Amino acid sequence: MPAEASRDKATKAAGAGTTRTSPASPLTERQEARRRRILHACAQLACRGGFDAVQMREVAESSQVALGTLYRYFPSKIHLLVATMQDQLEHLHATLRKKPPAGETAAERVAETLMRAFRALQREPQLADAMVRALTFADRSVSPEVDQVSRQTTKIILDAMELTHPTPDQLSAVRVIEHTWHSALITWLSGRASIAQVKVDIETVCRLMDLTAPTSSEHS
Amino acid sequence: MPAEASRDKATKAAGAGTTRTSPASPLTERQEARRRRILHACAQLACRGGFDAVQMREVAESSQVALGTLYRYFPSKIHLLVATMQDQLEHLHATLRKKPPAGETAAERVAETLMRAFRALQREPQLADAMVRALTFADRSVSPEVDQVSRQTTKIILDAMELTHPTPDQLSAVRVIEHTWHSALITWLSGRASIAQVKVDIETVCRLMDLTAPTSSEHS
DNA sequence: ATCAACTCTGAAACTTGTTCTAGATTAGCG
DNA sequence: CGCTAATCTAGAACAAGTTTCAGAGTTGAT
Repeated sequence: MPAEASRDKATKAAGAGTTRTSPASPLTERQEARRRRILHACAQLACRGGFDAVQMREVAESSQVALGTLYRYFPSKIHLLVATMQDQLEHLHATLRKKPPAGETAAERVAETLMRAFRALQREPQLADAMVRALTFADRSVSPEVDQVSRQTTKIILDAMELTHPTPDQLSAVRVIEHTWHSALITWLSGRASIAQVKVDIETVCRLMDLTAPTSSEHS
Repeated sequence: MPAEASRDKATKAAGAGTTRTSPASPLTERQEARRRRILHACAQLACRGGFDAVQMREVAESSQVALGTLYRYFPSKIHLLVATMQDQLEHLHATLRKKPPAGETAAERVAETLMRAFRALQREPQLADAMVRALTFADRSVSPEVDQVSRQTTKIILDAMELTHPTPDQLSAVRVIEHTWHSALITWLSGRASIAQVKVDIETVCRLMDLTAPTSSEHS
């Protein structure tokens, strides 16, 4: 029988991809340790030169793992960076749960939450660059992982709105907010928009979002 | 004195970048022809395999230009694809001018315009993939060109709104619409959202946009 | 017509992501 | 304990973007 984890390709997909949402792959301790070492090395390298500085050979060396092994855990550089983003998002969500936003309206709380996330990203702009670039550059082969990031983001926003049973219209509004958040982040990272501009965009979309409930009623 | 165009780096930046908005670089006929051949070859290759199929060596061969020359005209694959996008956007804008959207409200006209653009992209999804991926992956070295694309998009939306003197709030709304448009496109291209979903997102953001005028009045 | 300055070409070289291979190591089962 | 299947390692090899270089081709000025 197999040693350490198993299932050929499955190890990659499950082990590296779904973090802990679906523990389809009970990694060994050593494997879990390797995985962490890799993610840590990746984040560290990203904090320096951003996307370009995350070089697979360097990551492998920094995490004391053979190149082939690195590729077994994360089938591509994009997968690796997206996994890093999942990791960071979990940290963020945990932090936010401890100190929830204090605004009066849902719009205020969402804006506050996103601005808090934005400030976190500003602290390590190069890391942000690497993660966001990977996220938007990801092709279909990374869809499951990217989708997971998206769901996590949705969860964070819904938490801020204090909505347990969102209507379809509210979900649409959340989608628009996410779109704006992502795209605004990109314009900032590529130096085409200032921090202030991103703030305005976030506040604008959150303000507008408030007005969704009364608009349509085609469903239930 | 120099032969054919000139100015070292300037040829790249001006020749390849600013298309015709600022004719800082009066390319020779032969150079203009080369440039077109390159863009055409790029689009053709992109229509097949998308981003990955646009290989610089192939582009060079297809357009009967040496690899070094290709890089003189477009300093990177990303620059090349973004220039291709500029090209396509101009076509689109010209087409739209001939048949302006017919909706009653500004929101309807913007939604109609974006959906028309979306349908155009659906006709060549691989090309869309290549261009959009390049656009979002572009780093700071491509900012001027990406910014140009952004301005062109803004112009198209403002045209649809029939706004000649937009207020700051309206410009903010347009920014949010653009963000949503871009990001929704990406989710569609990466297979994480359906065409219908993109339609809903566009309509949602356009509907919300209508409500900007009465909301704030901190400026002017 | 000649010259200087620049551009284009063809080909090799370099970089970094990705794949492949052969052998050493590890994990769990009988 | 010893087996067996799987993993891990080291390193070569391959692919595509990018750079470099020497030489040939253009162009406009003198």
